[in-house]
Amino acid sequence: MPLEIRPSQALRLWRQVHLDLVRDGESDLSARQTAILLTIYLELPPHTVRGLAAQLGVTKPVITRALDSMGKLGLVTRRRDETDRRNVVIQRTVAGALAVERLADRVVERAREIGAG
Amino acid sequence: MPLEIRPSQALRLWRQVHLDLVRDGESDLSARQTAILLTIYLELPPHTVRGLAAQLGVTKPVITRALDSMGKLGLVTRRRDETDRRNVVIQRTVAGALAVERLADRVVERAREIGAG
DNA sequence: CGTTAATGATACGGGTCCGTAACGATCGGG
DNA sequence: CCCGATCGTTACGGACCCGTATCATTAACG
Repeated sequence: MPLEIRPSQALRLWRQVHLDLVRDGESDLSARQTAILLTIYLELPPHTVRGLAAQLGVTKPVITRALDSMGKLGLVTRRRDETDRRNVVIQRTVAGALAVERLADRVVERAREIGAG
Repeated sequence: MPLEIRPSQALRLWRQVHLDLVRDGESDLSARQTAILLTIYLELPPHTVRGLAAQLGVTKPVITRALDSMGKLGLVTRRRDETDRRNVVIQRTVAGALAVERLADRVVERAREIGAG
């Protein structure tokens, strides 16, 4: 069941949601951080630094730094994997889940407003 | 004719497109720059620094700097308004139009791939 | 053991962006 | 004319992020 959307609608949706994010000061998250956050909350755990780096096609320091800043915002947490203490398992948080949910609602709401364009 | 999309679909769409942008190295554009670019290409001209700043709810230097960097990328151009030489009119470019079009196609394509989630 | 491999974190130099404040150029009204 | 208002830009200090290279810790294996 494909989701049908026309190019002009896609652009208006993209613009409106980005405008919302900017206006609400929630543009703290870069494109990379957004991709990381949504991967953590949409894909099945466990998530590791290396795994995320591979999925995004970026280097490990990028993930480490993104987790640092998102951790400061309370969106994710890190915990050492006790079975293999080299690994770090990235965990979800309530605040992170709420932020993701809010983003989803934003997109849904803006999509609803977009008529035939 | 509202565009119907469920929260889980919205999130998968948002993630996939952001993943594409990151992987293709097109994440040069921040959320602010994206909002500015799409406003220029979707809303009726003429566009001014002050007008864009008001629409985005940011200060004028933010717009000036964004136009600087997007200008370097060839996505927009600036021209002095000869009728009131205080104003600067932001103009579209072929490269910018292509970039916007590419983004639209990306969103449309990813939306099509998203089934019932 | 000791050696190799793998993981995530850190150091460094460079670039970009931010917000506030100030600036030069231009217009308009008295 | 001139003075205030408006426009876009620039200066400054600080924060963040990048990519590369390197590090400490831990695991795996001979």
